[in-house]
Amino acid sequence: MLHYSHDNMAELLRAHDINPTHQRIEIAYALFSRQEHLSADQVMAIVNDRHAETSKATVYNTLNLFLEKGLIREVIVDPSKVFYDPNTGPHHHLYEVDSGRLTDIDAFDVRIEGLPALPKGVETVGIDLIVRVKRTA
Amino acid sequence: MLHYSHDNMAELLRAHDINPTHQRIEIAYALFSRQEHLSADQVMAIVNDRHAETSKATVYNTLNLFLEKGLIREVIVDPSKVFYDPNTGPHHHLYEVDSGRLTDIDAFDVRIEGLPALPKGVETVGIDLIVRVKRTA
DNA sequence: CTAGGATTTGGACTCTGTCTAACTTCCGGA
DNA sequence: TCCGGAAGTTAGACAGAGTCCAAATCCTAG
Repeated sequence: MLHYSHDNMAELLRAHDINPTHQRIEIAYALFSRQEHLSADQVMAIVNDRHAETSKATVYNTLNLFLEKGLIREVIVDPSKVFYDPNTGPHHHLYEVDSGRLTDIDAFDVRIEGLPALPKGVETVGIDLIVRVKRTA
Repeated sequence: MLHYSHDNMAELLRAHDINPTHQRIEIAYALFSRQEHLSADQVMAIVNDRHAETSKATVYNTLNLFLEKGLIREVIVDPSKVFYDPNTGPHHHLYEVDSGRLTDIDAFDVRIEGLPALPKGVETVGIDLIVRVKRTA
């Protein structure tokens, strides 16, 4: 998908078994049109930029719904807030601790196979590799 | 250090340039004697087990001080609370999403060298690899 | 013993996120 | 077209982690 319109957001939602309402389309558009990692309050701010349209509860409901349906991914790097990542493919993250900027590490080639066998009765949900960096003084 | 006493906690703190007060020794002892990952409120509960001695503010102050001085490490896996890890050596984590249990992955052999070069003007603070698992149904 | 810096304290406060009960929207059937 | 119910949205109260601040306490050097 090369260009993001409200219309193909509706399609995207339907494809993920989500009823495409106004609010959901706006939130999906906010996340996918800019390919960034946004926190709930950033999504809130973007969606309500001109005139308030979407409540806090809906933003949280919707982000959690998208998460369940596998449309977005949660990135936990900052103790004070969760980021949401519209890129669900295999990749990892670079986190700038002083500015709070979170970016992707593409072209990713880390050998995860080195990992010891997992305990019995357990299956992997996801593997997060986070490289924390700071500006050199 | 094979055995953890309050006395060698005091030494440990001094070695890290921390003035060893009662409260700080108790908190260090809580973390190091059991080699576990504890959250601030767990530390609080342990330290105040018999009779209340240490305030919430002090627990947070102290954990942040230990962090600054490199005595412990912060593990961010759960959006609702931070865990503190007395093991600062190179190792990574296994997080059970349903129970909230956090354990170490020792014998660690993942090839981090595969990483692309970092952006200029930036240095690595730490690399966190977190394997999220859940119980198989 | 005393003064002053370091440390600790309770409590108010902030912030992210959840919950709830009421309200609105949408849609299918008569 | 009208009705009813299910799905979705809302404001605001609430919960829990963590911070802040001014006052009280604890060293320790002199």
